[in-house]
Amino acid sequence: MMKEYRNIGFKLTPQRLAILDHLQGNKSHPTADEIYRAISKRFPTMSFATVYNTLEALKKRGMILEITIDPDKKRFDPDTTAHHHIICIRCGKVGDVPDNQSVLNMPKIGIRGFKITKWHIDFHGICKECEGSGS
Amino acid sequence: MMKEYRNIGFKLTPQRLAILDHLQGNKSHPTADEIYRAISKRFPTMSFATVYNTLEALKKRGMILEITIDPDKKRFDPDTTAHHHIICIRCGKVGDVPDNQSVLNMPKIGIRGFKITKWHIDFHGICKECEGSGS
DNA sequence: CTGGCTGCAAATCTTTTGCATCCTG
DNA sequence: CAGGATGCAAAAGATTTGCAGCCAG
Repeated sequence: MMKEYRNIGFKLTPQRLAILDHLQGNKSHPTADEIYRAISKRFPTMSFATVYNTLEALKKRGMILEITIDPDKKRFDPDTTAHHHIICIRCGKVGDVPDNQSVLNMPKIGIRGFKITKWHIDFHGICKECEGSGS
Repeated sequence: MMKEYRNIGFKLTPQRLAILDHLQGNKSHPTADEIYRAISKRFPTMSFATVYNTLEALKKRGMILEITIDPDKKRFDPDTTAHHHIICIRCGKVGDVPDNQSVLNMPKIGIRGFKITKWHIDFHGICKECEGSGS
């Protein structure tokens, strides 16, 4: 597994290991700032630049996805399998939506002269917690 | 038409008319900065604050949509009918994708405990111009 | 060893805000 | 007239960058 990274020209430093460890299985769709804060607790010398650099390096290599459902900041997802997202319009929490039933029967080519490479669905809704707690 | 706006508590100032005029039928999915720059040519006293305030007021009243396909900045769309978007992964241009065939047969309730209110598809691809001009 | 990575701080870019003044309805 | 809107400039956030020193491979 660490070999995987090395084979794609990704140097494994202690900082990067901490970031990878934090992202591993993380379903919270964290922002760069959330990742930085979570890690700096145990790793006080971590810097923003390293978090951003690492996220960018991972994104470039397809190891993580940058998701655009939140208009206010970039969020990252270590789950690179086909799936979509849902955001609560009250609290902003982001959840996963499986791509089962492969909802779309989209032509892979030809929409408005674009050659389509992929797509992603943003669902908007109200989560259980917010629904239960009134407006 | 101007009456429509007044009836929903939206005061029509010269600045707002210029913004509305610029957005009318605009298919470029402009950012706040693009709108500001386009208008300040002929309206030198226009300020960013007014552009942002107006976009926020229009969004709140459902007259325009804020689209999240571009991770770097907010883009706005005066077309509020059901449709989706496609962004060119090379040049960043954003196009419309009709919602015909109502591609999704999604349940309106029940995904991951969320009550779904709406959805939007981000398509990613390569536009005609970029495809033609090599890498 | 060496090129890529880190940490710091400053810079940049986008968006928001405070406030005195203005003007639409 | 009154309350909402404007313009300016400063503030606030998020993200990027320059660079000297460090360290994984």
